[in-house]
Amino acid sequence: MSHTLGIRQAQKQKTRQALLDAALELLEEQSLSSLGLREVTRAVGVAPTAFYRHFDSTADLGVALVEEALGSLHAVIRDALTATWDSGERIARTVELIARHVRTHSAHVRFIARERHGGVQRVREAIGAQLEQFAEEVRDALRQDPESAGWTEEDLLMLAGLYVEHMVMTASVLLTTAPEDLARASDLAERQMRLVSLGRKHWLDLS
Amino acid sequence: MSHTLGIRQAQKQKTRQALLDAALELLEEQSLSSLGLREVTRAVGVAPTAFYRHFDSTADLGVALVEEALGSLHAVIRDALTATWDSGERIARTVELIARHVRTHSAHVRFIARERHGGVQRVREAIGAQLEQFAEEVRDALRQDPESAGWTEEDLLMLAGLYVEHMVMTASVLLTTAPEDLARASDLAERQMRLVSLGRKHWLDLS
DNA sequence: TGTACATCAGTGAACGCGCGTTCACTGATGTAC
DNA sequence: TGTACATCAGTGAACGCGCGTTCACTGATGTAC
Repeated sequence: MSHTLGIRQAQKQKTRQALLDAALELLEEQSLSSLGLREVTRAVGVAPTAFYRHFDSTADLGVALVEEALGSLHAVIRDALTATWDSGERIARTVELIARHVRTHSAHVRFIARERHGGVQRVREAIGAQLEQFAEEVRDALRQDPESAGWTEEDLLMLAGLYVEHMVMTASVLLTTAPEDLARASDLAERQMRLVSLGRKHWLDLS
Repeated sequence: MSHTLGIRQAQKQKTRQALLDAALELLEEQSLSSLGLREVTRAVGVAPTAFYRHFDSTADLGVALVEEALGSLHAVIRDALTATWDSGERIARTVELIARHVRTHSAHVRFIARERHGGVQRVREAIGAQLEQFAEEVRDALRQDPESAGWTEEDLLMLAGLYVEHMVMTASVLLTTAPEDLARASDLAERQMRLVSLGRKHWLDLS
C-alpha cells in the first residue's frame, strides 16, 4: 500500500485504459488505419481533445495496444514452454492453451492478426519485434531439450519460428471458427504441430 | 480478332483497370478500410462520380483486387505443383518461384497479406475461400504422390494447408526482407519446408 | 453509305457531415509553508 | 490543520477540409433502318 497512486494519476490511468478498451472493441470491425480519434472518445464519453492527454495519434494508441495484446500472449507462450508433459500431451496442452486464450482474449488476438500486416508501419514493427522475441524464447527452451543435441543455433531458431508462426496462425483460425467446429479445428492444429515435431525428430537423420 | 471489344467497352475496361491499379498502389501504405473513393479517382484523373460506373464501393473494388491478386498467385502454385524434380530440388525451386513472384507482384502479395485478416469482411471471405481452394488443389497433387500411400484424405488436406500457409507466410516475409538478406531468408524458408517434408515422410511410422 | 435516335461512361456542382487539431478555459487535486 | 498557489486532466467552441453520394448533364459510341 506504500505506493498508492494519487487520485489524479489513478483517474488518468482509468481514462487511458477506457480509451484502449474502446479502441480495441471498435477495431473488431475495422483496421487501425481507419480508426478515428473522435470515434474512440465518443465511445468512452470524453471530449475529443481529451485523447491528446494520453496519445499523440491513433497510431500511438495502436502501439500501446500491441504491448497489451502481446503481453497477454507472452504468458501463454511461457505456460506452453514450461509444460513438462511428454511430446504428445504437450502439443494437445499447447493447443488447448491457445484455444483458451482465443476465448478469453479474442479482441487481442484479432488485433494482432489484423495489424501484423496492417497499414500502420510502427504497429507492424512493434508486433514483428515482439514475435521475434517470442521465437528467441522458444529457441532457448528448445535448446535445453535433449532432442536438440547436434542442432545448430540457426536451425533451432528456424524451428522456433515455425512454432511461433503456427501458434499465431492457429489462434487466428480458431478466432473465426464456429463453436461447433472448434474441436475439429483444434485437432487439425494438433496434427500439424505433430507433423512438425516429427520432422524435428528426423532432422539430423541424413547429415 | 473476331471478338474485338467495342470502343466504348474497351475504354471502360481501361478506366476500370486504372482504378484497380491506382487502388493497389495506394494500398501499399494503408488498409482497404481506410481507402477513399476520391483518393482513387484523383490518382487516376477522373471525376469521383466515375467510380460508381465500375464499383459500388471500395469494398467492392477490394473483392475485384482479390481475384486479380490470387489469380496471379494461382499460376505460381500450379507451377510449383507440376515441377517434377526430386524433393530437395522441388523445395528450392518452389521457394525460388515464390521469391520471383514477390519481386514481380509485390503489391499483390502485400494486398493479400494485409487484407487476409483486414477490416473488410467480404474481402477476408474472398481471400479465405481462394486459399482454401488452393489447399484443395495441393491436396489433389499430393494424393498422386507415391509417398502419400496410406494417408487419409483429412491428413492430406492438413498437410496441404500447412504448405499453403507456409507459402503465404514466406511470400510476406520476403516482401519485407532487405535485398541483402534475401538469400538468407530464402534459405530459412527452404529449411522450414524441408522439415515439414521430413515430418511428412515419417507421418505413418507409428500408426 | 447516311440519317435519326438510343445508350451510357464520364462530368461537375452541390449537399450535409464528421474529421483532426487549435485554443483558452475550468476546477479538482497536489504541494509548500 | 489550514491557507495560498501550482499543476494538469478534461472541456467546449471553433476552424478548415475532404469525404461519400445525389443529380441533371454532355457528347462520343452504338444501333436500326
